[in-house]
Amino acid sequence: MTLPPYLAPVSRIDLDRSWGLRLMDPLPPADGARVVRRAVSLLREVSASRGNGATLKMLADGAGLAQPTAHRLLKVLQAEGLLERDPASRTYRLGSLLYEFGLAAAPRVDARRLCAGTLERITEAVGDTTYLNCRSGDDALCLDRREGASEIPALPIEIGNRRPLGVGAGSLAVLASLPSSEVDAVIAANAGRYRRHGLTAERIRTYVEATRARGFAITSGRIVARYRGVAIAIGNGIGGTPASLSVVAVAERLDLRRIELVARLLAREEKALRAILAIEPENPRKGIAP
Amino acid sequence: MTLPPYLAPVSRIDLDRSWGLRLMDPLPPADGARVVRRAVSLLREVSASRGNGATLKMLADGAGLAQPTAHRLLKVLQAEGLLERDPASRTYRLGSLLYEFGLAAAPRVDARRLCAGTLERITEAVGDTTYLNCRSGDDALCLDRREGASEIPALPIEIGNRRPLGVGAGSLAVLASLPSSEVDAVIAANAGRYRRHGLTAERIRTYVEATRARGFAITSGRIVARYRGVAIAIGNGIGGTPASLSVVAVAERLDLRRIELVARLLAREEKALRAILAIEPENPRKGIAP
DNA sequence: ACCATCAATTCCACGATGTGGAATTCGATG
DNA sequence: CATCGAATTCCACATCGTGGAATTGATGGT
Repeated sequence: MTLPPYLAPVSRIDLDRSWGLRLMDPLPPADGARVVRRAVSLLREVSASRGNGATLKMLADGAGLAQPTAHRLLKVLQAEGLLERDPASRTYRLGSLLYEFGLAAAPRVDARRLCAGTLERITEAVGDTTYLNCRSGDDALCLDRREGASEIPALPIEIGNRRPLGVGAGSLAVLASLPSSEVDAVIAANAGRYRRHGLTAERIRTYVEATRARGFAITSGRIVARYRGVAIAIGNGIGGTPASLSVVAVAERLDLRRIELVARLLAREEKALRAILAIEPENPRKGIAP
Repeated sequence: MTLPPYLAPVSRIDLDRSWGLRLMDPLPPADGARVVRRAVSLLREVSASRGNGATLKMLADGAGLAQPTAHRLLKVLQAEGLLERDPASRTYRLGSLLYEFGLAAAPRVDARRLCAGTLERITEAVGDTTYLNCRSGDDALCLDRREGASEIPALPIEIGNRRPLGVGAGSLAVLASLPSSEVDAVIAANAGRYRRHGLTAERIRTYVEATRARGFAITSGRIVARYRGVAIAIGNGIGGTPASLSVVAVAERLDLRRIELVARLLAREEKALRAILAIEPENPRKGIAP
């Protein structure tokens, strides 16, 4: 991805700002609950899988577990209802108990509601599929999506899907918006995972630099070469959580002119959204809107 | 007002005075993953807690774990983001990672959408708070809720909350709608949990009989004596999952006349809903409606 | 201020529990 | 039918989780 020189930065990203201290991982690795952590990382792997779900091999590899170990844990998770399995394809997907827990785990700030209008306006304007992404640990999470009128990727990201921070436009924009120390930590943590997306830690670092210089993120789908994404980080995130808006379309639709157009639109919407987010009070303990 | 025997308020039994009996591991001796099961049952306990969340003691007791064990597991679950903790009250509640998983774990049938109209009509008609409940393992789960104009319970059930099958009107209706063999199994499995709600397995059995004979469930709030509930099971459930509709109000609002009125309304709405459910196709892999 | 009480947290010796290499079965593909 | 990779089962070993006991912290009553 070369930088077209005339793509001037649309907005200044204020780097290295404190995110309000959201770290919770520094748990001594010696503490007694390896199994639980492994189980959770299997769940994360499953929710990173797209399409028809993930096979044992994929999950074991992804979580860095021996196959028999993964198998045993998956069986328990399935028995408990956290996972479901399609007997035909032998793939796992998230189970109904997780949906049920999700109902009870209302977020302190309802990002989807707050950004609904923004997503709709963008989709309306560009006609392509628009995403709301946020950070979740070392992953980017697809929080919401609006499908545009134009053709969409063959295997689109679904709401709730995860991928490593830095992989994909929306994800890259989120990563680049983190303080540098965080960026380094995340890239280091994800180093092993980039390979399966045809990337390397080194390349991600370059992308982050470019994204920061440019003010927004572009990707030319390395995985599926036909698609391209444009994304911009959302001010100080949503309720303290780093986030981004992104637009994905077939590559032909996103030539340089149009990239610039979309980027300007995203920048405008991001600014408006930031104003809304600044005003909106915390919505402390409310159920998910019906 | 004199109440028929089945309406007689149950006297409040002292909650959890004696736990001299410390039976460890009611968990079936299954293949290698006791920890994971314990962790999941802690999550279930947390999502059964109302109000400000659950303390270590409550959770350890509820899950039948020793306090240090529960403490260690809770710490890991928190570090992983499945739980959050309020440092002031030292209580746990479900964490944002569960919300995120919930986004990805779309149910095969969107019960909330299918029943939205029904809930609204009932609430409109009676003016009290209306619930949609379903079965989840040995628990009843609050899937959805509409608040009526009238006064609502001090500590209302929230969307996503769980309680043991049989405790509360909506939950009792679900239990009574199960095949007898299932009912026995569930009551046996929950036997230890009824006590903290001031109930016994024996009494639940009686309630189930009464509910089946009557065709709908009534409870006079055992926990907070001011409230009363009326509930009816939904035909063959929703997408194969047993479920119920319930109405809760302050006891004075629900005298015998009104109970009968509400019950008739519920029966009518249940019949209409059953017809809708019979037609509605499965909604295979769709995200949660925005 | 002081003690009493109960919850939360830390410690640690013990052994049950989870582990993963190896072997076996299953399923798809040519 | 043969071949290969994935899924599943087996099992001896020692790692990891366990819970009783001790310590610390919070709360409330007098």
